This record gives sequence, C-alpha cells and structure tokens, in this order.
Amino acid sequence: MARSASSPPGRKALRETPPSEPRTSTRSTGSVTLGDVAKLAGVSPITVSRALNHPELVTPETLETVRQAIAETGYVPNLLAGGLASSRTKLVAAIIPTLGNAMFIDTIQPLNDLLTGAGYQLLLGLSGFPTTDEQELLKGILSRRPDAIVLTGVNHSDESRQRLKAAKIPVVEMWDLTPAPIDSLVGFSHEKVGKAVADFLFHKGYRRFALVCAGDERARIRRRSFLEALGGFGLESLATVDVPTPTTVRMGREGMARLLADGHRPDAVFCSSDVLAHGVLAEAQSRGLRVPEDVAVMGFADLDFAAYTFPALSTVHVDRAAIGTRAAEILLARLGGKPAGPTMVDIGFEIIERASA
Amino acid sequence: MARSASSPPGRKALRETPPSEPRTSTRSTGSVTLGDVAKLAGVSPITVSRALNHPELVTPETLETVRQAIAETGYVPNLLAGGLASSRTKLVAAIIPTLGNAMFIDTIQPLNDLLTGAGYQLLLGLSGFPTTDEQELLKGILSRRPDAIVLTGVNHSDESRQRLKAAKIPVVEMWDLTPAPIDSLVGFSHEKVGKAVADFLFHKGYRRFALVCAGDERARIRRRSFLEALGGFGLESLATVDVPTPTTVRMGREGMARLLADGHRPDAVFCSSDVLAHGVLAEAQSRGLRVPEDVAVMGFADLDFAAYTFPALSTVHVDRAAIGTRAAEILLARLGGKPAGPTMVDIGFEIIERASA
DNA sequence: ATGAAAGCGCTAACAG
DNA sequence: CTGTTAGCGCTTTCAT
Repeated sequence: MARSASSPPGRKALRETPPSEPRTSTRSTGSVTLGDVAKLAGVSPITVSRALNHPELVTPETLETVRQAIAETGYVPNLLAGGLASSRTKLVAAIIPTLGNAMFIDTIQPLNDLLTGAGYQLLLGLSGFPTTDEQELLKGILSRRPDAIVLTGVNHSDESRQRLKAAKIPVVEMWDLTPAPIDSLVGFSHEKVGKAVADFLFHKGYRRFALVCAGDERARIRRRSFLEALGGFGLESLATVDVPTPTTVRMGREGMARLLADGHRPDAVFCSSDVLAHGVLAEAQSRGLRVPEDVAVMGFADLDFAAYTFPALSTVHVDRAAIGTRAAEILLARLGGKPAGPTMVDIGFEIIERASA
Repeated sequence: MARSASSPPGRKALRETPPSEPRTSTRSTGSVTLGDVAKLAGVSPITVSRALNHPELVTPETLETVRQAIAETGYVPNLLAGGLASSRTKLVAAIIPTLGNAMFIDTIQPLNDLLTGAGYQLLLGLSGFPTTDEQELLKGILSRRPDAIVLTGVNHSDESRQRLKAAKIPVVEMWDLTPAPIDSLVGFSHEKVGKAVADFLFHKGYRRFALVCAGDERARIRRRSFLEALGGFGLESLATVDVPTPTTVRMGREGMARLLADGHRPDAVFCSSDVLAHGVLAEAQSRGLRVPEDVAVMGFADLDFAAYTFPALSTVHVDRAAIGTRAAEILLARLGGKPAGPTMVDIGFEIIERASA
C-alpha cells in the first residue's frame, strides 16, 4: 500500500493548449525510471532521488514508501543520467600496464577494496596492450568522466598531462617517484633500488654480475643505476639478457640458459622480477648449480612464492599493497571534499636476503 | 579558418517574451562540449557528433574543419551524455571472483584485448570481496548500463538472473557449464574434471589419496566428483585439507605440512590449483619425498610455472585464454547486431602428465 | 550532407 | 521536508 495518499485534488491545467501530447515518449528505453518509481510511490521524482542519495533528508515514512516502490518495480538507477546531471560518477579509473604482472595486481586489489568500500567503482585500463598507447587509453577513460584517476609510472605524454589537468580531478601517479608529479604521488625510487642491490651484492663479495631484464620501463631504470653503481666499483656486468614481456618463469629459465650457453659464468644474477628470478633459479638448480653458493639470484618485488619455493632467492621487498592503500587514502581524502593539496609518499623498499636453503 | 560561414541572417523571434535569458548556464561544468567545438568549426553540434561517430556521413572538408576544432579545443567526448542519449555505452562488464587468481586473469586478458580492439571498454567487477556479494556488485554494475556482461560461474541469485534478463543485454557465463544458462555460456565441466583425475590416478596405480582444496565453488565441485569416483573404486580419501583463499604457494606448503603432521602418507595429492600444488610439491621435496615416486602431485589449470619449475607436477590443462576469446567473440557477434541466439561452448580440458623430473 | 527540435534519466537550485 | 523548473551533453528523428 502506498502511504495514505493525499493525491493532488485535480490540479488545474497550466496551459490552454498542451504543446504536444507528452504521453509515451518516442525513445523510451523500456527500463524503469525514477519517474516510474515516483509515480508508484505517489511522490515526485526528486524525492525518490533523495531517498536514494540523501536518505537523511527524507521522512522515514516516505523513505519506506519509496523503498517499496523501488523493490516492486525492480528499479536500477541510471548512473549515466545521474553522473551527467551531477558531474560526479563515483568512478575511479586506474591505468596499469598489464594484468599479467602480479606486482600491479597486488596494488590494485587494496585500491579496489578501499574504493568499493567508499562507494566508488574502479575502472581498470591496461596500457600494455600493443595497439593502444597510454594516451589513447587515457582519452577513452576520461570520456567516462571518472572522479579521480590513478596512473602507473611518472612518464606521460605532454598531451596526457594536459588533459589530466584540464579534467580537474585528483590524480595519483604510483610505483615511481619524480620531482614533478602531475598531482599526488606514491612510490619508491627505482634508481635507489638499482644502486642498493649493487652495493649489497658487491659487499657480499660477488664480482661477476649478470642481468636478466624485462622490457619494463622501471626495470630499465633499476638496471641503469645498477650498472652505474658497478662502474663505481670498477666492475661491469658480464652480460645482460633481455626477455620479452609478459615475464614468465619460462622466460627466466631461458634467460639463464642463454647466459650459460654464451659462456658466461656469473656468480650473481639480478633479475627484474621475482618471476624471472624464479626461472633463473630453477634453471641453475637443474644444471646442478648451487644457489647461493655457486650463483646468487636476486629478484624484485618479493612475491609470495619466492620465499616458499626457493628459500635461497634473495629479493627486493616492495610493499605493493601499501601503494594501493595509500593511493586510495589520498583519493578518498580529496574526494571527500578535504582541502588537502597534492601528497607525495615514498614507501621505500628493503633488500631481503634469503639463503637459508 | 572555419569554413565560409553562412551564418543565419537574423532569425526572427519565436516568442514575444523570451522565457529567460539562456546565456551562460548556471550549471556549466567547465569542460569543452560538442557545442563549443561546433561553434568554433562553424557547424551545428550534430555535425560534430557525426564527424566523430559516423565520419562517412560528413563531407571530407567539414570533417577536417571539425577535426581541427576538436584539436584546438582539446575536446574530450562525454560518454555519459552520449550513452544516455543513445542507450549504448560501449562498456562491457565482467565479474570475476578476484584478481589474485592467475586463472581468471588469463581469461580476462584476451577478453579485454578483443573488446578494446572493437571499441569497447571492459569494466571489471570483483565479487570475492567479502563485504560485497555478487548481487550488490551486479546492481552497481548494471547502473552503469553496460552493453553486455560476462559472469564467472553459473550460480547466481534469482534476483540477479531477473535483473540480467530485465537489462536485455547479452550475457555470457563462463568457467563452468549448466543446462540452464541465463544466455550464452562458455566453460567446461568441473564434474568431469574430478572424475577424470580420479580415473587417471587410479589407473596409474595410486591408492592413498589426499586433497588440498581452496574455498572456491568450482573447486568443491571437482572435489565432490573426485570423491564419488574414488568411491566407485571402493576407495576413499585419506584426508582433505581446506585452505583459505586467496590461494598461495605458502598455503600449499602449509596444507601439505598439515597432512603429514596428521600422520597421513598419501601417494597422490590432488590440489584445487597449480599454485597450491606448487606449495605441496615444494614442501614434499623439502622433506625428502620424491615426486612422483613417493608422492604424485596433481594441480589444476596448467599455469606457466608448473611445467618449468617442477617438471614432476601433473595437472589439468584448461585453455583459460580460449574462454576469454570465445566469450569476446560471442559478445561482439551479438553486439554487432547479428541475429545470433544464445551460444554454448564446452572448451573441455586435458590431463597433463609431467613426471620427467 | 546538414540542421532543428526534442528528450535520454537524473539532480542542482531554488521555492514553498 | 517536498516539489518545480531547468538543464547536464549528447543523439535520435525528422526536415531540408
């Protein structure tokens, strides 16, 4: 039953001649609208809107009536219309290179969870797809008018930066640092990682270094500073093997096999990811090389399996989830109307030595 | 230069009293609109719209003028408005349990790639998040009016099925089979997998079975039919260990450790995923058990690392990418206006024996 | 090939 | 607390 209906007692015509019969619209989509719910509940559309978005502004009784009408009609709000009218979409976009890399996934998961908890929906864009560069992807994403956006890395085209600023929404760049972020930033220094790993291995006594490196932008930064640091010790890398993305254990094995086939006998191999390191280690073991006695293997990111499968695998620990968590916190603060300006967070990293095998 | 503008020569007033000066709108959002581009190009808004969406209906010269105006203004289309007006959003939603499981990722990647290639954007929903059940998630997703939707699994609440049907969009359920799909379907029979694995191991001569199983719905189906099949051989499982999701190598190790600690000495362990199997195998090896001589380990899904790290790990091969590819093909056919009805695809599976260690 | 009018479903900004 | 009015930015329909 709708509320004890005090139905409008015959309201008088507003115009002499109705402009044109506005009965059934020509373009109706068939789905239930706010208006339908309002009619059934005996209230105006805006009241239904309020019941949905600002229940505190509506009488409990009205609320209940509306609730029933919604249930009865199976009404599903149209966020296209809502977003268009209010300029708030409750959408947050995030761009990551690929789903194939567990590193980014571990960041996205908490990001998604926190945003979902706050009533936002995450729209994921994958920039690693060969035919779509980040710029096009970004354009496509911005056309959905997200309330905020998260980017991986700090290298974006001028045009992209332009668009992002024009969009006037909070932006968080993550997984790297830069002195000139677009807006907010949460990451760590890949340059420092490269240097730290070189220092670590050198002081452990290793001297014959090799690299297995994927085609990732940040991996190359780590490699560069690693090589620079070696240069500082008067050393150079024995060999560098490039492997294609997405990185797999298989690629790691093949990389190590190639290294050995080429006659290299490194005593330390630095890989651009734990997955590659995993493969390198498997290949080494299958050839009877002891790790880390004969060859040390260094990974990156400290993924789950690393510690549990090959206790001999050392790696660079990165709190990937923290990146997502911090990013979400920054965005939610901004979206919550806080006056906060850009935030910059260096989450750091840590070298983990595992040689308990 | 805008084209030689034949500007309307003073059109006469349509009404005596203009209802209210419609100059600057009260609610302008500040961003460049179709109208702005149109003004700059000296054409009407609809022409800009056509230049963007149906370039073939527009003169090359007009097209060029419009293109320039778009570039000059930095116009980014508003797909909320476009979608609202046209009832087509170029959005396809997909619901998967979690990003933490490589199985689903491998399906989503080709799905995303194909859809992107066809001009659609993928909206990913994660149903495994504890506080959001699939039904609520689905409601949230439908409010963005996707043009089609992909679901994982075939168990959905009545209300969800209802909504899905009411939405009148193509639906693909994936990763499982059912005689009564909502619409289209692409998957394989988990029941058959369970039975096939039991048959396989039994005929290999194994008799002391154990299970390590995650809290996945489909994993439980496989377990049930596995146990049933064992029953048919007059056997029963030694022990079943349940591990929490998300499944990790660590969980696998702990599962195996628990099994052994409880005094079980299985000669074959069937795991609900390769990741778990990976951990089980690592734990077995670290205790000096030979695989598969002392204990056979059976995984599920045939993930990359399985073959390359532990050549002794047998598994059930599932063409996860094919699921995504087929799903995308089905959707694109439907969205392309083909008259096609529901499609059902059984992509099958294959038991892979790897014992070359 | 281009344009004018109307409206998609919703909410902001006032009234009352 | 509830309703009225006027758009949000785009595309459909129908003219020209």
